[in-house]
Amino acid sequence: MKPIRTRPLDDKEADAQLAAFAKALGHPVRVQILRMLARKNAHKCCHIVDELPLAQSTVSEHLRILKSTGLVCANESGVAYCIVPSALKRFKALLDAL
Amino acid sequence: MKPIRTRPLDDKEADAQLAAFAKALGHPVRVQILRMLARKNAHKCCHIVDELPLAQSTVSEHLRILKSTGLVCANESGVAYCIVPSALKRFKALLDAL
DNA sequence: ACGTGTTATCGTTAATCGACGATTGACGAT
DNA sequence: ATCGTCAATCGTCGATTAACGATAACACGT
Repeated sequence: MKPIRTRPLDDKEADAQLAAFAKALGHPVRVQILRMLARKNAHKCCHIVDELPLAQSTVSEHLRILKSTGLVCANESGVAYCIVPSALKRFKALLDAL
Repeated sequence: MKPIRTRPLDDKEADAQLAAFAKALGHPVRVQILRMLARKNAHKCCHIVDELPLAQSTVSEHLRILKSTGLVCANESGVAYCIVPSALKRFKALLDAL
């Protein structure tokens, strides 16, 4: 019989989630990419590459990191990147809870 | 004579600030430390060490990182660590702006 | 001044990150 | 079918991070 949980997540899980989100955003280029997507959703990767002074493979890696946290995903047709609003919202909520 | 700034920060600066804050929070232990301070301000370092399964020098290093971003500071008497509410507020504002 | 408890710093080590070029894979158009 | 274009993955390199123990610095009470 487990004790009733009064909060949705214990602190340890919340800490890990928040840290994972924060880590993903802990690089100026990834912030910039997220900002681009916030302004206009569904950027193609090549468009993002054009905007940044980085090699395509490097941008792709940053996108992979953002994807791995769930903050960003490929859209339904698979050709463009989009923000995942629910993930961003959760990130904000976790930070606000501090 | 500095030029008048029409926006509080250009995106590049904001990106860098946000990334720096996020990077500092991008480790579960540092989130946990911040959470401890949020619950009860002015923890002594040794108290934080007691709560964590880490060596004192490691905790001190995490505190140094948090201090370096301005999220945390030593209080007036210098013996305890405190959250800097304005920095945390700024962090939240930068994230919300996304 | 001298111990004691507390915190910062140093040096080291293993692991992770960030960037790149090269290669591979996927997909439409010709 | 193969030719471009675009994106993902691989391998590598140097830089940075996270952790530790040891040691130094600092404060405070006796």
